Amino acid sequence: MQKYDELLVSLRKVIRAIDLHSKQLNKTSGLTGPQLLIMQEVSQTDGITASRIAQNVNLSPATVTNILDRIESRNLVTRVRSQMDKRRVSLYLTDKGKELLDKAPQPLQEHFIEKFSALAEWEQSLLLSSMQRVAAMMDADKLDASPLLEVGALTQAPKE
Amino acid sequence: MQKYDELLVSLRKVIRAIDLHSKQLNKTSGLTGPQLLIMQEVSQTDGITASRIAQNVNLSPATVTNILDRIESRNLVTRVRSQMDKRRVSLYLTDKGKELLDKAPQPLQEHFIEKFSALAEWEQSLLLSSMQRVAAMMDADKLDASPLLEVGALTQAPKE
DNA sequence: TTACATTAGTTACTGCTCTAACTATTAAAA
DNA sequence: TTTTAATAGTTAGAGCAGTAACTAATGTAA
Repeated sequence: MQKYDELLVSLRKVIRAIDLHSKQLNKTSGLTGPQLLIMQEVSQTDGITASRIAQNVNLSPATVTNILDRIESRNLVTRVRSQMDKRRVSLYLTDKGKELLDKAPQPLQEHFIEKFSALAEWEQSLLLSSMQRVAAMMDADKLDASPLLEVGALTQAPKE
Repeated sequence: MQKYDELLVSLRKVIRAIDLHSKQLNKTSGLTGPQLLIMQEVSQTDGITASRIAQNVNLSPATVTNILDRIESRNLVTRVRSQMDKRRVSLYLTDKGKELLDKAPQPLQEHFIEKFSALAEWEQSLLLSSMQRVAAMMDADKLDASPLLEVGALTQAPKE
């Protein structure tokens, strides 16, 4: 087995851990990671459009529609067709949505951060530089990072 | 910005790059990343079971079944129910599957493999162990029970 | 004004992923 | 031996993610 194969397996483990975290979040708070992310967008910008969300969180419009369908059917957000431009749909949190969002836990990989922060400075640097190196070798450093995998980090990201 | 934030950003970039590669792979070779990964497992260990694959590539049994359904319906692999232990199903590549697998590129960007392979042995080990460490830190409360049961059986799949 | 292009959003379809519940079989315990 | 537990695999049901094709509305150009 080549080392790069093993690397792929490790990556799969990481991906899986993040996914499982999202599912766990759904159990405890009633919102998955992506749902939480989109609701945070709506909360931040009342009346935001779906396409704007798609841009902000780097998802396809179809995916945003998909997730909006789900949270709208649970009365967490409302869609309002704009009268100015009838193509547009403005989004608003319902009271129920606001309440749920308030109570939702931080979807961060708290466990990871805890462990990582406990490492010595040089160890942190080593892991970081390793990851950055892998990203660079995949030319991934040219891509936008998908924010969906880790909601917390995004909410802390600089606003434009 | 904390080091863990930077690390998570790099990680997301890597994951996204892999996802995009998988979709590209499907277009060009007719196999997605996960499909290719599983076929490689079967190729590597003739007669391997689904559960062993699930362990090796860190996917749930249900996911493996799902992907196997897809590639079996395309006559790329065959399922053979074991006579020794009728719970088990052994997996084999068909000629068509072997042929497709031969022609398929690696599940990670060749670009990456090229660069990675060019590294010194100790550098490869460093990157791999770093990734494994991140995976372990995210794995959190994963029980990962009964590693002792598997140790002896790792090298070869049971014949039927 | 008519024709074409663009934009916003949705729908249809496909694939990956999980958990939970289920069948069948085998192993272990009482 | 009978009962109980564990194992292997599948199925059902859900969510996320994408592309492509579509409707509807708006903008632009001939």
